[in-house]
Amino acid sequence: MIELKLGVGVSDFNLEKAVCNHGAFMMAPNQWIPSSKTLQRPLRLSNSDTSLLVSINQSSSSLLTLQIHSPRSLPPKDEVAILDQVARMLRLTEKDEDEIRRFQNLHPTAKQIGFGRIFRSPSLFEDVVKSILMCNTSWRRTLEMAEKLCEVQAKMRESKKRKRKGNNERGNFPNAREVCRMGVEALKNHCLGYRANYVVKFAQSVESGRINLQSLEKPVSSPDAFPKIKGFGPFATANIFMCLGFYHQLPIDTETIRHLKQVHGIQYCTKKTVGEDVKQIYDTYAPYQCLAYWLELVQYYETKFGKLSELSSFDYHKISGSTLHL
DNA sequence: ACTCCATTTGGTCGACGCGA
DNA sequence: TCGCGTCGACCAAATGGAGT
Repeated sequence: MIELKLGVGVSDFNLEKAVCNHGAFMMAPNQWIPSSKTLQRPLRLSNSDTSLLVSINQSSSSLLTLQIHSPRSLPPKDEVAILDQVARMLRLTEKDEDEIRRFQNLHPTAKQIGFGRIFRSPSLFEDVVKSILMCNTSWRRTLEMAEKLCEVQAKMRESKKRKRKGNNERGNFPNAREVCRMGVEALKNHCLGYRANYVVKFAQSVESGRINLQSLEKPVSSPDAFPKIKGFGPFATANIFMCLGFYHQLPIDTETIRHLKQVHGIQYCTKKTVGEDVKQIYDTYAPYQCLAYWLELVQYYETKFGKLSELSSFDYHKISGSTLHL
């Protein structure tokens, strides 16, 4: 068990709000346990090869507790690695803190409900791959694909050390090296379909060093520094910008059009006009347009499905505005 | 009430044509 | 030659509609 003391600037931190505000928290291997308000998932040790299951709880307003499910205690460098991943997921950095405060000053509702900390993955690699999984498909299929990727990861590890029997270790989201080893063909057949090409190609350019994810994570990095990735159009790009803390560009998809029609009463909103419509509505909140948009989306989903943080994981696939199969 | 089969859905890619 | 917009292909599953 390790404790993570939140900085003095992070006075209003709420784990539940920091997690349950983006579809990402519903995607494998993340698991939110409503009854205990626990975030649980495997995280990687410093060698990035081994993963351990970690349960994250908030024990007080300024204290997080991480329970690491490991038979033995960890060396400091592994504890640091895990803390880094938790900090990334929950955006526990000075920069994020600063941005959230500035956005909330522009947006009274956000301030009131404590919105602005958009949940993300422990690594940029995972965020990029998940952005590809969100394209061109239903939310249900996106969830399935993430699940399958984690299953393949678990199987791969199992075959590696097959002498240990009955270890039903939960799979982690594969890293770049593991995706490369899985290969295009296996992933294609494993429900990624044509996306397998994009995912493997991206993993290869990360492994070869052509794309340096660490440098993109630096606070000084700008959106222009983001490399061209096959499979990444405007939607996925805006989505990953949001992960990186650039909120100026909305991830426009069919949900956006539905939202503008339904919530903003714009009757004639189409693929062609949506870009302009979005400017009209959200530029007031520049450079935090995404946050304003996301707040509205979450509020809409919650009026329809109830609090996301209390939802059963069996219902995650239902979350969508356009299809009404409740 | 059921089976089929065709159509639609989702975002991006690459090819294409247009006008400058 | 350039950038721009348009459009079919991609894949899998949900949906619609016609026929029993």
